[in-house]
Amino acid sequence: MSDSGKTKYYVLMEELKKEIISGEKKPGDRLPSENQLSEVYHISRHTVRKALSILEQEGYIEAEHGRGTFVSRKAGRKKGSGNIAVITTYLSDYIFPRLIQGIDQVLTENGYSIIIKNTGNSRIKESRCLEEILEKDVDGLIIEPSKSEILCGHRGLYDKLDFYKIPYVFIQGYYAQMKSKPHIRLDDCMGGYLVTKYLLDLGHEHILGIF
Amino acid sequence: MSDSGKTKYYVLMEELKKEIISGEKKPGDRLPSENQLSEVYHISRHTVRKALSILEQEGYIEAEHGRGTFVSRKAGRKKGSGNIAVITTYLSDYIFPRLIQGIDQVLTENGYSIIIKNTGNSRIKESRCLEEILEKDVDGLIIEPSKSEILCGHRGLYDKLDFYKIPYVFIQGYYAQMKSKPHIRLDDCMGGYLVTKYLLDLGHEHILGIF
DNA sequence: TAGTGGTCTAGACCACGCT
DNA sequence: GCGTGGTCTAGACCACTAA
Repeated sequence: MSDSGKTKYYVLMEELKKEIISGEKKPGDRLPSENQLSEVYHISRHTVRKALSILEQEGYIEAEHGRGTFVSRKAGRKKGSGNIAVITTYLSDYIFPRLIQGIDQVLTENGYSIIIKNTGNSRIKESRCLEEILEKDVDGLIIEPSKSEILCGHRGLYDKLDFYKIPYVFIQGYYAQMKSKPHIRLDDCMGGYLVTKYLLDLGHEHILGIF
Repeated sequence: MSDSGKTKYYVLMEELKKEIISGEKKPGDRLPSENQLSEVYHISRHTVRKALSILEQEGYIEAEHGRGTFVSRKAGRKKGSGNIAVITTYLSDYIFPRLIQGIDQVLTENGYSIIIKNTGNSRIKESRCLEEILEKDVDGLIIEPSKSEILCGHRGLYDKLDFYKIPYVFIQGYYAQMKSKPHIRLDDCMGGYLVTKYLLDLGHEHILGIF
């Protein structure tokens, strides 16, 4: 029964973390109160608080004054860079500002940020963008192909995305060689919202589909 | 002499933080021991530790068992991420699309990328944006203050930018408390181009000026 | 009003680094 | 051996939430 070698708060912290990760305690569930934990584990309340403070710091739980301590609703999310790259042909023309607004909305809701690039509809610049993106670590990519409907001149870069398991979605067009990759046409803010939700699903579930 | 309204650990924490940011305590310097602090401030050692734990968590100090507590040396920062954050109030309205285009132009020329965020002109969202930015590592920040000309409600976050030596430039307004920080008004693509050049100069040469 | 988390005290013992 | 930070106890009072 001995938890040798470890500190008391560390033992309790790991026990609670295990319950959360295993699913025994689900997001939104309430933990026993600090007094209850101190009784059950035969440790002082201060030691309980030390254990809880670590879990709170790491994002597993959230304490609410007067209400209790709860399992965080976004627990278990692995941490990538938290950045999604968005590559369009132009930044300020047509519907792109609103498109980006829609994308930003759903990304912010999910704790991601946009890294924005534009190609000026030039395939050379698209290559450069993709190379930059591959150097930084991004969690996903939304790209409007430049001069679509034509051959993709840098297939190798997209292969690299596949290799690194970076999910990507085409918008407003696709390359003939890559019909099997997800792509979508959209024309407003809502479209940006939806395509981004889809991308995040890709990242979380690693399931591919075709529109 | 009363520091009314705040908790004791918070008062001590801010006092120490001020000394570090102002340069009174320099990186590598040793802080008074926990016992000394508890005597000088007439508070218990536990309360001192609470204050120190926050500073340690935020990266200002580092405690070494048996030796003492020291101001963090990490003012030097790591290699650049190549990302510059741009925080505006809105994404698709007014001149922002063209502004961003101008910013992107000079950043791309210099091998940087934009991470874009928007606040919806809400100071609460501005806080969240700044916290996110601080977690990722960005090399610089261009920010349009939300509800400018009013008091800055989260001065601490900007202090942190200073501490980590992340250069930032205000556009379209500034907080009254921070008149000495660089700011600029601009109204088009060219403005975005110029302000960004200026930011990069800040980052490269660490020279401050006032517009 | 009862229960919760947040702050704070005044102790204690331990593990570590130095000299 | 001495001072340092790290762990831990057994209390106390407060602020907040909900029944």
